[in-house]
Amino acid sequence: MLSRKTKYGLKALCFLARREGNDPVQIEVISKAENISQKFLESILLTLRKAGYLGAKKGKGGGYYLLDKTRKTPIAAFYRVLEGPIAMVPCVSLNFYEKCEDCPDEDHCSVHNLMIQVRDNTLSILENTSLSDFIDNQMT
Amino acid sequence: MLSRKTKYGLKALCFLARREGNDPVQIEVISKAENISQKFLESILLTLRKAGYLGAKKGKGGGYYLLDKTRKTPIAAFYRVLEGPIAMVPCVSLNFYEKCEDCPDEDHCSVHNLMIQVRDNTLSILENTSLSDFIDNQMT
DNA sequence: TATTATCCTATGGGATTAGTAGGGTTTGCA
DNA sequence: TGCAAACCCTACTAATCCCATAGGATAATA
Repeated sequence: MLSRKTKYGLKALCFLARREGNDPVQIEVISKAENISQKFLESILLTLRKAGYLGAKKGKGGGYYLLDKTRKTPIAAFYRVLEGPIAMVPCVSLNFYEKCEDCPDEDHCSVHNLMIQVRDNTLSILENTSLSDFIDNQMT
Repeated sequence: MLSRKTKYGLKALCFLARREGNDPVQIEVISKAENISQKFLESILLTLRKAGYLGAKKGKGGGYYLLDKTRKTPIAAFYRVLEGPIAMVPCVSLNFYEKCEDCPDEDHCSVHNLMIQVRDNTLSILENTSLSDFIDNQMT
């Protein structure tokens, strides 16, 4: 299940992407528009800034704004930063791989092989949907 | 991420499905073959029995065995019993639907619409892979 | 300098996970 | 009948994660 953190993060990115122009937007504005706890959102936006997807401006007239590349960034990237691995099992994760202790041979593990299929299908969506695609999505 | 419970449950089902015949198998045998804590596995198999996928025989020579229909049952069914919803967000779950408090309009929510796609893709795999298919899987 | 807004660390309650403990109950067999 | 094998069931716990809040530090603007 998607954590609230990820869900809120994606909603905030959406909110920024839907705006005309790219002026900084205060946390409070986003949190009220999207019904998100302000303090919690604060930490989420901070994470996204550190990951290089958002810029921030302090002081009066400050706030968060999208960086240029962010609109073209696939949802998969945000997902990995906010939620972690996309794979359902560490042994099929591309970016967070870990071997299972209980499993002597991955190639012959049914769970492993099925979860590779699930991962590839999910990835095909999350990697091929950019933030721009994502906001168009809302009208379909 | 898949819980150990689900992973162990699927492995145990696999183990039973790969056997010739359908004699009861003791928990201990499965737990040793698959490197699973015996007591934990015990509770998992109990869940699967109550859900109607396994039979059990008590006393000497007893153990767990597959019911007839179980080989034809899709992995999605086991998943729902062991792990819960397949959807990543309750608002796109078919079997465990819940409305989001923060979201005024699902149809115009980007997250909602994206997660429907992910759900449909995942479902297409989990619903179309039966336990029989699943064990063949290991050799591909 | 005063105000505004992000930055950052720490903390805490609640839920979930992955077991563990310790019996109880039923069955088969000698 | 009696014993041991094997499942049945409840309760508990340690660890971890999630969601959120608090409060001050820092930086930018006017």
